[in-house]
Amino acid sequence: MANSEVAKILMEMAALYEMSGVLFKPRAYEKAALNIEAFGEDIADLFKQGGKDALKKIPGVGEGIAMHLAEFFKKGHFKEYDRLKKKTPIDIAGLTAIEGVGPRMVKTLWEKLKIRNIEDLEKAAKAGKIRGLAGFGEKSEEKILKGIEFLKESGGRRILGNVLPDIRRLEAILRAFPEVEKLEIAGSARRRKETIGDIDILVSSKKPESVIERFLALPMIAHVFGKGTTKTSVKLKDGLDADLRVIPQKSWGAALNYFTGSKDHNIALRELAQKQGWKLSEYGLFKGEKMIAGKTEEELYKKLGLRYIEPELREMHGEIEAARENKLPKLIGYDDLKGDLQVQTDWTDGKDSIEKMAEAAIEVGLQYIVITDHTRSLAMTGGADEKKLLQQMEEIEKINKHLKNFRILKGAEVNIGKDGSLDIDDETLAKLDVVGAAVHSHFNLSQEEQTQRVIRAMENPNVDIIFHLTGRIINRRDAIHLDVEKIIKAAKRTGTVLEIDAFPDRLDIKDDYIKKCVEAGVKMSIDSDAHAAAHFSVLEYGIAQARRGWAEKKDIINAWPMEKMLGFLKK
DNA sequence: GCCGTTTTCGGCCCGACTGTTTTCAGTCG
Repeated sequence: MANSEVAKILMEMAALYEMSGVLFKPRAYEKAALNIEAFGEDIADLFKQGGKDALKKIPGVGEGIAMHLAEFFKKGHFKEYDRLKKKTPIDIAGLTAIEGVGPRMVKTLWEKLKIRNIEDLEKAAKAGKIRGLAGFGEKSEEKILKGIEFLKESGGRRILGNVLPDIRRLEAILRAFPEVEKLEIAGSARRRKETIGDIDILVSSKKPESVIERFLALPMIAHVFGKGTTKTSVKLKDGLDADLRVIPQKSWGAALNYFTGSKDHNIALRELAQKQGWKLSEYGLFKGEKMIAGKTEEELYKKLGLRYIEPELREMHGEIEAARENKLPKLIGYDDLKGDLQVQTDWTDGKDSIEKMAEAAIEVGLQYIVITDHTRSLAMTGGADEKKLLQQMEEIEKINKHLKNFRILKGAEVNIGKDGSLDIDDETLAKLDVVGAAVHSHFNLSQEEQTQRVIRAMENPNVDIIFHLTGRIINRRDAIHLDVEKIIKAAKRTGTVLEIDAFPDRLDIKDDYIKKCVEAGVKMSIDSDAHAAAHFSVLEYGIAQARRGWAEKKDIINAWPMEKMLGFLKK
């Protein structure tokens, strides 16, 4: 039972309570659901080990919800949920996923028309039955049908690295509008989340209506959801939704803060303001009628008694407390990488030659790379055996002679077998500068077997780094089952580095594991996993991932000069 | 239902926009 499934059930309960007009419970259940979803450990395990009281250490989970969950883990279901579902046997998550449809509307639709799911709703809307309901009209009916249509074709959240280049192009177009004073892409894109649900664009201007008119005239706008004097909401032709908000320049900091989120982070800031008797909105921080901060984000945080919090940290993972106590990390910077420890070439499944990859690395400002082609058990990639690796080492030596101020290091991405054995002999591995090991098969072993397998690989004195530890591919393949606490302990004990694979659909390991590594003193690397010269650009997403995991330069070995990095690896 | 450098009881973020209304509830972020 994954955390996300538990979260889904609590979310559903929140909506069901909301429907019946219960006060405050919805927010409480929602909050608990979000915190459970973001919780680093498996909460079913947490319950197994520490019982109901252990569950209460999750923020937002108190006596009541812990009791329900305890019952749930013991019996597979729990009374309160059963009762709510029996009373209202509807697909509330599905229905409220439709843009513009919320719990109260669902309640009316259920009570008046016995609508249980999207199919019922679509039928009723097409039959013109909605418009007759009190509070509904023809337009509501159209909006519902449009919402259902969009829901059917939308692919859910998009991978940041796949859309950020397009977002930046859109950004450049808007920046050129004559009425635009300042512009920033806010929202989850600014926080550099792994995936984003929509684009939030913030603009300051003295002529908000002109900005909105000009924006809505762009050829990439597919549909306009809504349009006001300061805000418009649209669907772009590529399927992404975008919100544009225009505010006066004096509110810039408060608005940028508000539109960057996360929502929970904002709420926490507003509560801080409230405690001082102030009010915080996107227009500024106010003491009565008087604005006391909000022109810049820095000023806003300062007034609230906090250090400036980088967008990547605004997830309610302890950043408010850290900012208050001046204990925020000095995050690794986007220009801090000196090397890249995982690079594939045309010796296996990469597209470009060793030289070409080196040239591209020099181009983006790196000082060294490690060539890490696949090894023999990955036959489909033309994986190298010992002989081929030795040949490649010679080739690398030759190329190095022609390079100034740059080094190509010898490495491999060795395959970890089902039992944790490696497919290259130790003698050959010992000759390499950097050895990465990775799981590429047997994704379905038990947590116990999977954990043991990886730990055995870490115990090999030649293995320096575990590449893309969990093997997940975002939106496509789940992570393998691992006891991450045990893995981190083993990494510490054996001096093994854990990689942050920067490829946009991997971003493996994820941010809470990174934070655990930082806390445990386990070192990491940020690697492109480049399979072509153009791929070094993805390092940006790996750095973002590291920043979201609170990592500093000292935690990332390829942010160090080459000699220091090599000195840290196992001998 | 949760939570506490204002509280173990009494609070619980704030504002824009829409549609259907004659003043506002519902939804969204």
